[in-house]
Amino acid sequence: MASAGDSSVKQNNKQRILEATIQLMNEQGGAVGTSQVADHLGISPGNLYYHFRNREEILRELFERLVQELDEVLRVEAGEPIPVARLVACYTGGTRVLWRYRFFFASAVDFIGRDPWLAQRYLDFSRQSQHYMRLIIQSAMKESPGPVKATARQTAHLAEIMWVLWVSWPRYSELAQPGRKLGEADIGHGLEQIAFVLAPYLGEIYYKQVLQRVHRFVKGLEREAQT
Amino acid sequence: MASAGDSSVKQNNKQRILEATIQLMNEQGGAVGTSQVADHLGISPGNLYYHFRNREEILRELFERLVQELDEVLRVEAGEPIPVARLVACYTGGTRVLWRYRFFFASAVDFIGRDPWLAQRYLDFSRQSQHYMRLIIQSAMKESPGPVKATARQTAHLAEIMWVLWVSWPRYSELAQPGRKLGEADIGHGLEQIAFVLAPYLGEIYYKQVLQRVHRFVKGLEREAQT
DNA sequence: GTCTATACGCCGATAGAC
DNA sequence: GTCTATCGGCGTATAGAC
Repeated sequence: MASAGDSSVKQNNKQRILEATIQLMNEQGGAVGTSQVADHLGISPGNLYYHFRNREEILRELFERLVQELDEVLRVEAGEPIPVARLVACYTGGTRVLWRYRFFFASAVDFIGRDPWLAQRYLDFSRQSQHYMRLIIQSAMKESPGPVKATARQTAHLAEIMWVLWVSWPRYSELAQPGRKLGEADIGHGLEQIAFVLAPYLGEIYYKQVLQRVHRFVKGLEREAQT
Repeated sequence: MASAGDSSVKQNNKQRILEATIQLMNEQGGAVGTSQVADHLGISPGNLYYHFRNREEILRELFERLVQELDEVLRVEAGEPIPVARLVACYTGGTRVLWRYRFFFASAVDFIGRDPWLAQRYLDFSRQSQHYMRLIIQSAMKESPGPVKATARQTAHLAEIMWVLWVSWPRYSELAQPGRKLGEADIGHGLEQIAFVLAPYLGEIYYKQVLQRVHRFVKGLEREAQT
């Protein structure tokens, strides 16, 4: 325990730098610099540059985290049956991740414009996520066909639309509520809106169930926030 | 004509600065600076600062243009009947404007975070636009009720969803097609996707008509591009 | 691992000549 | 209206002591 404890303490600043970057960029936008991060943590610029070669490397590492965390939540196999509970778990879990890294989507154009490597990785990420979403939507519609039937092509459209909404909603919420601190209510509203796109393709009962579980998730967030 | 000609020539650089800013920010992102704009035009920094007090003022002026141009296209009266042609005109015309000023939405968080005045104006703008969209959607659905019926509340949801998609799509297209030059095909695809959200609430014939006209609009863009 | 000190460059902005 | 010259500030990144 002594050696494990030691090494984790030693590497502590690296994690703190990553966390601080997330926090500051979520609050102030993607233009936050290395000096601001260092200042905020009360460490020296030199210290920060001991842990990371440059600013780009911080962003890349944060992006890899985002990718992995979302993949863990969204990963489904083709043909795998997806009950309501699972559908909503993907959905709310994904929202958690996208909310946590919302700064990234807000500044994606800037980040990607300066780092071709990131551009390619982001593209793969976007495609993979939409692939999962198609599978999930397909399964949900099979389980409960709604008043409107969807072809495979339309399923692809739905997945793309929902993906764009999903990653855009945090930023939109921030702009729609300037100054105010954002929280559970906004997340919940976004979740409902995105689910609404799917509504005509799901049965009414199924859709109600989804909304109910989403609502329960939002309540859970509130409880967490009070802790 | 001489005096009018003179003054317009004198003020030419001001317009050129605004146009260059739009172009550069669309190409390189919202972080483009005053010096880059001046360089690109082959004029001096001092010249630029003769026409604008500071960088902020350029952005404000561009924003006001955006607001006005979109308002001209989208303005409808409550209760005004809206035939398909008009619906599609709002829609394609709006897309033109949003595409032209796409840099603004891509960097809205940054811009707004540094300029409270802009934050408030953007909020008004967003609300007003969604208001128009509600009226338009309502009218369209009245004219041709689809397989799913929408309540007033749902109409508001639809308007918000479509607004978010509308302003987010240009940026999404850019990220989805890195490097490639974007054009009519991408605009057309976005238009179809956003219309798709509305599909269940419109009659099939009406929806087909919309798609047809959208398609015609895209063809028109291609013809323009060749000129 | 962490610090201090420092170099370099870019951008926003102003002063003053033409 | 336009230019040249210049200042100050901030952000990235490195060198070298502790």
